[in-house]
Amino acid sequence: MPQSTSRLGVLDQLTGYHLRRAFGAFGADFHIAMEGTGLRQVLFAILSIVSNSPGINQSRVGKLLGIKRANMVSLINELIDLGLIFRMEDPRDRRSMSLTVTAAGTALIREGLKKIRAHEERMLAGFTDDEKQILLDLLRRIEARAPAT
Amino acid sequence: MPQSTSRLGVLDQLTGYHLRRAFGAFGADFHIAMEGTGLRQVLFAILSIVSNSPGINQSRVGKLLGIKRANMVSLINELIDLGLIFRMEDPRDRRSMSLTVTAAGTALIREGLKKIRAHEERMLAGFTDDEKQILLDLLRRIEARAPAT
DNA sequence: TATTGTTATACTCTATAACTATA
DNA sequence: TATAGTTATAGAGTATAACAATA
Repeated sequence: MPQSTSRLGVLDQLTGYHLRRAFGAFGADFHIAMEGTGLRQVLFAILSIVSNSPGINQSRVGKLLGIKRANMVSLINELIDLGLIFRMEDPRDRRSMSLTVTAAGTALIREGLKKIRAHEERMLAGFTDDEKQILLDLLRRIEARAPAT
Repeated sequence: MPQSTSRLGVLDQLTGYHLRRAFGAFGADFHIAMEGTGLRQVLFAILSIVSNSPGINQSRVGKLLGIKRANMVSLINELIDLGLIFRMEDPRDRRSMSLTVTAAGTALIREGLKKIRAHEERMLAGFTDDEKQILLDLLRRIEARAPAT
């Protein structure tokens, strides 16, 4: 197995290296795809979680997405400033802030999702449906090894 | 196909989302694995490229790794300060800085690689050799879509 | 003109520590 | 005590613009 075939040497056989590069490629194209919407990867993810579980609080969103409580604050503030979600005190537990997506938020999710699906098709052009599912499966199994947030 | 099975909703079917999470999981474990060596993912990658192509200049390393010229400067300075590489003017093109790994750098690559291999085995525990190769193959095909640096 | 290295700068992501208010 | 939200802060990754020296 000629590793000198690649100018990358040992790197070429490291999953972590290729994960980093593939993530970078996806991120760059995502950024271009979402231009004009004001959404970044994290913001869309949060918006989508809140939309899926109306009334959820910040900490739970953070746990689902692997984002620390402290870092959630400014992200939620951004989404509120953009008029995409609103936040109110949970009457049953006044420590919690209950989050809900606004109508504008719902509309932006729909629009964003369209752009994201096009972006994913672009990045996965040439992949069969089988390969796409296998990739998702393998990535999910790696995620399962992540430390709790 | 019940997407409501997952609290992640649409996210769960997005490759970009899982790529982000899997990358995060790998990165966190890499960080722990390399504690004490002073190496981060990028530093090891640069070191490894320079070791594989002695005399290479900063721009070429950056192009191989997808790192911008401007951001290479401080990274190379770090490696020099750590005594892992040295830099000298290329006599044939005095704009270029020729990079070479020191003996200490070579030793640290060897030590780091051992730790990285253990880290990868940990993250890919339960993966067959076939699955590991398939994952590498799929990731490489995604990388190929990255914009030039 | 184009390229290499460089400086300066800004934005984002991630992490930790410490505080408050509630439970 | 434990948890939710918050503030402050620091380190790291990534991006652009502009400049000097060299090709």
